[in-house]
Amino acid sequence: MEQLAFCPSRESHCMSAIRHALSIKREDDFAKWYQEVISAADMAEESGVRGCMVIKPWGFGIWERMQRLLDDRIKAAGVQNAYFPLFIPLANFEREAAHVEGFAKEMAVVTHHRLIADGDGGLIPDPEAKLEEPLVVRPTSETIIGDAMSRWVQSWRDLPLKLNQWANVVRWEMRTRMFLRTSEFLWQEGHTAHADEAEARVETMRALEMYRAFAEEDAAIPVIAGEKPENERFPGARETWSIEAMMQDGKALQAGTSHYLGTSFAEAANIRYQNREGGQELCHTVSWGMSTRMVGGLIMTHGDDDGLRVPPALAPFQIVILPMLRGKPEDAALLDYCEGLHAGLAGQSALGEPLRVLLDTRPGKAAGKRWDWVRKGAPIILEVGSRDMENGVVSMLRRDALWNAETGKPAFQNPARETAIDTISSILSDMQSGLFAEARERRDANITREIDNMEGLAEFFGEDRRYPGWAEVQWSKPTGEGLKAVEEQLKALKLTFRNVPMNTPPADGTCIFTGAPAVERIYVARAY
RNA sequence: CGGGGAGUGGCGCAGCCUGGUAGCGCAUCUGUUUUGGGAACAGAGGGUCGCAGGUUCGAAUCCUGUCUCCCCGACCA
Repeated sequence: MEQLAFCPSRESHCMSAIRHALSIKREDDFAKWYQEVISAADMAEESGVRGCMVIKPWGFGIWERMQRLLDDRIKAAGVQNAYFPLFIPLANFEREAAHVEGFAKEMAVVTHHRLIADGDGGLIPDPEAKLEEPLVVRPTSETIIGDAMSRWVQSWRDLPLKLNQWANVVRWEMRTRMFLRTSEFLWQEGHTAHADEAEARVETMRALEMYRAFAEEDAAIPVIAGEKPENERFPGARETWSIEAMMQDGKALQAGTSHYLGTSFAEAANIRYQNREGGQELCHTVSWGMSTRMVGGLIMTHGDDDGLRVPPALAPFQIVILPMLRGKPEDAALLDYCEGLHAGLAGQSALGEPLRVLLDTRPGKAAGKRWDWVRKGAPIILEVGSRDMENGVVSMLRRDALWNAETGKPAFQNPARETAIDTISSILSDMQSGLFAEARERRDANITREIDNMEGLAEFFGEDRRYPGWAEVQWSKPTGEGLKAVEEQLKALKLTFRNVPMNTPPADGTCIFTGAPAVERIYVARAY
């Protein structure tokens, strides 16, 4: 049983009176709760193929919103979208040694191009149709995009070259979890080539800042941006930077990364340009990515005991109108009233975009449908019955303030229809910032900066408080064997380094691992 | 990939030890009565018990293999 880092206490004093929409509470079994949210919110399901999932419309709709908002940010940075092949020639992949080493263990390989009958009613790969050179299914595209870049970059005038692709990738994971670690996942990968190191580093940091802004402003997920230590770097990278988010069980989730690759990938793929003086120079390359893992982060950041709560910026539908139809002639007038509401809302905008409103007229009881939308996490539900119509009001339910603590019942408000139309935009804005503030408060309450020795660390992450959050500690940043020894110390406590946060005060103490003078501060946590 | 657990209608489970061709709750459908709210009652539909072999007169149940999922570990941009 995992202990929560922080339990919202808003409804705790009357918990018994509230009948939650899920059967499992976060505090009782966080892993099981996570799975129940995914199925109860109808986001995804198992596919029968190991580590692969079917993303259903509501889950994919959230991903599409993420794509849209991040894509806007990517394009605003002058990056162009393109698409590169799923299959990568093995030889192409072999060129960067550290990169190969990092991915070889989890690669899917295509070896045949035809099937034949096995004589027993089944099909087998045709031995006659073996590929001369096997193709690997991309686990990431540095190599194949580098190959293209080597052709596209000739002169300093071609630089910088900034590309991005939205694609699926495959990594043969040993242990999978829906959205968080699947064998196949969806992501975007940005790949840029630059004339020099300084410009490449600027791009590395630009992408990192873009992810921070996306996570915090669009997904309402507070993150810590920083540099990964040597042992957590992307295979082949000179530097790896990440944004790290704290989940409601206190574990860390890496939610986006940006890598300064130096010239090693340019060397491997021969990405060179002629400089102003006529000499040949290697490009400095950068890559950065964010994936469907972010959807998992969204669930574990904003979900509650009634299901998912989708921040308005990411909600496929921000407002769901539920007419309380009775299968009687009066329904026509009620529908008319709801269509007026729908039309009024459709003319509004929130968070810089037109409102996304659904008038849900599917057959079925309004009350039953209400709980479906609560579990899915639609930000605002507007139930409209005949009495609402007579009074010119609507019954409004905010997903971020679902319960009336006094009564233990859903906290309906009853604004006039026109008032609802006029104020809903600001309610959505409030909800967006409110979800972020709630998550940030929870995270900040579960970070400690007080630990200055290993005993303290062991105690902080002790068994009686299994997931207490993160510790920011000072360390001497050893490398090679020294770093390996520190990793062993962490492993014994089931901990990992997360990142070295930006903009923190300089180190002024001793390294909790080695006792040597510390050179920087680094986050330590359990992680997904 | 190692250790443990599990796969039975859409979801959650019982049955398995002690083989005799499947049951419960929720959901769904129909009808009636209700109706400001997660309705009640009655009836109905839906499962070759993950898959493949084997033992047996007979397998959800016993045996073998295999696939998938969950937990712990190893691994993991």
